[in-house]
Amino acid sequence: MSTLNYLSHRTLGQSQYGKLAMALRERIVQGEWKPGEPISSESLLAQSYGVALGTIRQALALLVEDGVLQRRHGKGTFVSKGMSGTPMLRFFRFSGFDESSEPPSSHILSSRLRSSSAQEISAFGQNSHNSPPQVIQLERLRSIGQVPRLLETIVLPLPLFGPLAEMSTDLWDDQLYPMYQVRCGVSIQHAQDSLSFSQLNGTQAKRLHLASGHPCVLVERQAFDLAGRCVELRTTRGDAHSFRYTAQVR
Amino acid sequence: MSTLNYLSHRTLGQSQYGKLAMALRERIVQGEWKPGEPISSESLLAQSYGVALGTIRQALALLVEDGVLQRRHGKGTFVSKGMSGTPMLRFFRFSGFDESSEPPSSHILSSRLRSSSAQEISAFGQNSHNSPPQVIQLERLRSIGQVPRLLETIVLPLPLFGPLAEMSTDLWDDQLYPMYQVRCGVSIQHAQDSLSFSQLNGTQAKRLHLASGHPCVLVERQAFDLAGRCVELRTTRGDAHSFRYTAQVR
DNA sequence: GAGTGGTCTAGACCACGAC
DNA sequence: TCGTGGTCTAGACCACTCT
Repeated sequence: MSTLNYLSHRTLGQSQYGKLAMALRERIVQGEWKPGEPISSESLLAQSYGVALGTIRQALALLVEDGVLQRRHGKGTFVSKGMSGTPMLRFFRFSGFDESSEPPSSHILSSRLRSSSAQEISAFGQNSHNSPPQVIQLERLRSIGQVPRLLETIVLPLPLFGPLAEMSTDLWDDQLYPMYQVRCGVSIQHAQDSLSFSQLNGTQAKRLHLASGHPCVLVERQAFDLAGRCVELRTTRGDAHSFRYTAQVR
Repeated sequence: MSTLNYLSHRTLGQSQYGKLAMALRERIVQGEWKPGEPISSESLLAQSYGVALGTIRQALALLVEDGVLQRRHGKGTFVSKGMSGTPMLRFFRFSGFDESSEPPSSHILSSRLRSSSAQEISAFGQNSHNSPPQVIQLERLRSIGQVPRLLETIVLPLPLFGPLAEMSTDLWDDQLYPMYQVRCGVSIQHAQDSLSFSQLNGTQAKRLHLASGHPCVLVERQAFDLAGRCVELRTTRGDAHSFRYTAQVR
């Protein structure tokens, strides 16, 4: 499975290129090279670390596989800008929407601050030594061509997302992940989505213009930044009849 | 995502290692090395093709990424045995079942021969020059601890699966893919599953001991052999409330 | 033309597995 | 001990991108 190597979490202290990959990853996480920027060239890196070109290339290959780096022939090796677009829609097929059509619009229904639940403290790795850790909780509705399609609950840890707590929700962008990057310096690198089946309660149904009890698909997402920290919890609900997902099995 | 390179379908005539990978893949498809067997060693291959070791290694890496080969340090490089186990269950979480418990049992409810639909002819690439191409269609129920859980419709093309057409369904194994290999020489290498939401009709509901109209998840699978041919179409239905699937997003 | 990553070579030595 | 794949070296030349 090309499933993932999270280098920092694995026993890659074995080989030289594994150690190099960890070292380079650390330099990226520390912000020495920012998302979208090129890192040093292979030859420079090889020289500065005192190893052969092929060894550096193996290290870079690991980071490319992890999605941290992207290589462009003739240009350089770049730090990935992270997830963008509207990846949540990959789970649904709504009539009147395809890849080429206008992107969905989004509307923040509510926003508030509250104390973290135990589960959130655990997921976010918040330290509760001093004061009880806080989170921002949002309700968000995403529409395609004026029709409400997805209802989301989003939880963001403080103080990391402090800049957003003070912003009027009218000013929030339609796309959250690029906004996280710009406002908070948080680059979402990957996510884990857990899908299950449920039914809409009365409030949820009203938001989506469906009947109470209508079948829905529930997507529970954990999103992670460059350093591998979980920095967003999100639950998304959409009409089960619009659900369509394709998976490659091997 | 490490999404897939199907070498034979891509423009890999460019590099030497791409061509080598195609050549090796062809030798495997032709049966020179069978699933589970080791291929020649790297050094032998490099020698016989007159290239450097590193070049052969790049070619092998492509085939490993495609799931055709598996490398074992100190032992050799082996032709993959293909998919096995019970991959369909990865979409469901049934109470009383986990990875370590007993595998599900299966029961063939019916089996018949019929002419291919236009869609099946297209999927299987059957040639209808001479006689109308035939398929085997099965209904199959999979149970966990005496409780029926999954209802499947399976379509297999003739003449490829001819040996199965003449077997009593009592003799069919619980695991189909290993049986395809043994009886028909067909090695299932990968599959594409398309998931959607539906509701059980009366007949289906009765089989699964659920109410008519009960929500279900529908899995439509196309399974492919070593040569990349589609050789099985399968639709699986299971209780939507037991549906649970986790996907990595990048 | 200069700089980047991509391909390829011809070696060396290491780590694992089987005998 | 031997054969396997895994790591690493120190080069060469090619292909792409920008100026």
